Amino acid sequence: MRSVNSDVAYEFIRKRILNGEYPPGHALMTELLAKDIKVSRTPVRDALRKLETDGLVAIRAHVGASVKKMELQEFREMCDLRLALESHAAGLAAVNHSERDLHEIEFALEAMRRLTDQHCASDTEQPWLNEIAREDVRFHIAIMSAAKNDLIKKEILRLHLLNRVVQGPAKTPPGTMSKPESDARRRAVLVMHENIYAAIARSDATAAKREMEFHLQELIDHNLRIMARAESGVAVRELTTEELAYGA
Amino acid sequence: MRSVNSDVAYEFIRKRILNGEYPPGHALMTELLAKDIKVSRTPVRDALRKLETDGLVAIRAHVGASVKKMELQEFREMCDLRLALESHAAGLAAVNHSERDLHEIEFALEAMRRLTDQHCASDTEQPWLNEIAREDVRFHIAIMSAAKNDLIKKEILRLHLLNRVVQGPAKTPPGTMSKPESDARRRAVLVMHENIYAAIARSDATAAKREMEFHLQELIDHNLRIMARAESGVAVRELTTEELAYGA
DNA sequence: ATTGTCTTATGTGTATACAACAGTATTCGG
DNA sequence: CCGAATACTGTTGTATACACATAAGACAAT
Repeated sequence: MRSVNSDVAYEFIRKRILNGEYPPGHALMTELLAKDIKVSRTPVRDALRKLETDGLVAIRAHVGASVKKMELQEFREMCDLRLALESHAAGLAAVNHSERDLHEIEFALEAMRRLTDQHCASDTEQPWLNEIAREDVRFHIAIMSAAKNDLIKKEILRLHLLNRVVQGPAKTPPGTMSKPESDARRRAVLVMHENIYAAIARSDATAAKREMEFHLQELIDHNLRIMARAESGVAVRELTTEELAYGA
Repeated sequence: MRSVNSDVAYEFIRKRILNGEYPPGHALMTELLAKDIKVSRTPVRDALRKLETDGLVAIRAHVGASVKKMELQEFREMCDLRLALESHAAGLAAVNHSERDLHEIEFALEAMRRLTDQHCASDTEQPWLNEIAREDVRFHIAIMSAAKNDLIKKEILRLHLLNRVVQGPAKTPPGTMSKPESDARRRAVLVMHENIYAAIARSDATAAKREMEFHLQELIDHNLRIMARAESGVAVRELTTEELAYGA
């Protein structure tokens, strides 16, 4: 399959879910979507099926499709899955990386270092946050690519996106942390990234794995704390095209 | 979706792929399948899509579906993915297991021990092999269940099945190893299982993970050796219903 | 003989009409 | 006034007819 119309329907719906335009729980009715996309119901159904396997959509027979709403338990499991995969991949990256991969990782790290400095120096918070986040994912993706295992990489990218959707709405309500707190954490993240990079650069698989595990565990704990604190608050931001692509 | 007809089509095709009735590369034409299953093409297409996401079927636009044929490279990647997940799960099992889980694991281990003894004592090989294989997967599945992470469990079960399909046809051409060699390996596997069990029983996550990693690495190396040796040879066996279920 | 192009046929992708089901409102009996 | 059975509405699941892309085969030209 993977024909033109199925694809446009897929991209159409996917994009809106990732934007938060279709929030978790939102009903996705084939007829309505078909009218919006200007195709028939058939490719829409195909698209919904595919989105289901991406984990973005839940489908119940004779009831319909809706944007996936994740329970805390499932979120925990997903985090753990990501921890397992991404730390393993870090270990692989330490062994399998090429020079080019290493440069790519270093590049993302360097960009993040610069942005973090700018951010901590400045009083206002917002402007740099998105850019930091972008370099953050670039760093992680570069490592996945260096691991030279496309299956694992694909799976991790899937989980990254799922992560976005589930915590997109609950995204750090501004003012949850004080500026010094927030700055301290940013620097801590940077240090962890540097440790991971160092381990990979010296081809130390065990250390790379350990450092990545540590980093992600911290991240998960942080996220769970945030989620627990604020169960409400709806602040979504647009995703860049490159983030939406995820086939990079 | 997940309506009646889509499901019957899904099960129908899936079963035959897992049996080897539809060998890797075999073309799956919607019209033909629809006639066999006695439904229309629509649910057949749905089923094929789902099978594609299971990794059992490959679909190319305007060309059609066929049973997935795995390249060696991809097989390697899959093995590595399984290694990452299953060893992580073993670590989780060490921490999260209940008494009941432990009994279940021990039960499978004990059965395998008994069968291995019988097998090594006997001259003929065939009769016990299937039973040993069954208890082997029971052992592994019991550990996945004990890990208390359904997402990871589901993913691992998926990989197990994929494994079957890809190496089902290339399944150990009889007489590849001598009896003493084969017996020695069987005992070695048993020892590894016992080590894994022991580590889980004493809640030693690190050791459980390490032992599982070791076990799987050995298994992977063994399989790759077999696959390399015999690129031909078609010997398939029927799967039991419980193995086909995999939602256990 | 070989290569290139055209034709044709097979099977996919899409649209639409129809049937079946779930959830909800409504009516009837107590 | 309330509960349960029932009819209704809307949305899904299924079948089928049609449009279109791909691949294979025939034929001609070099």
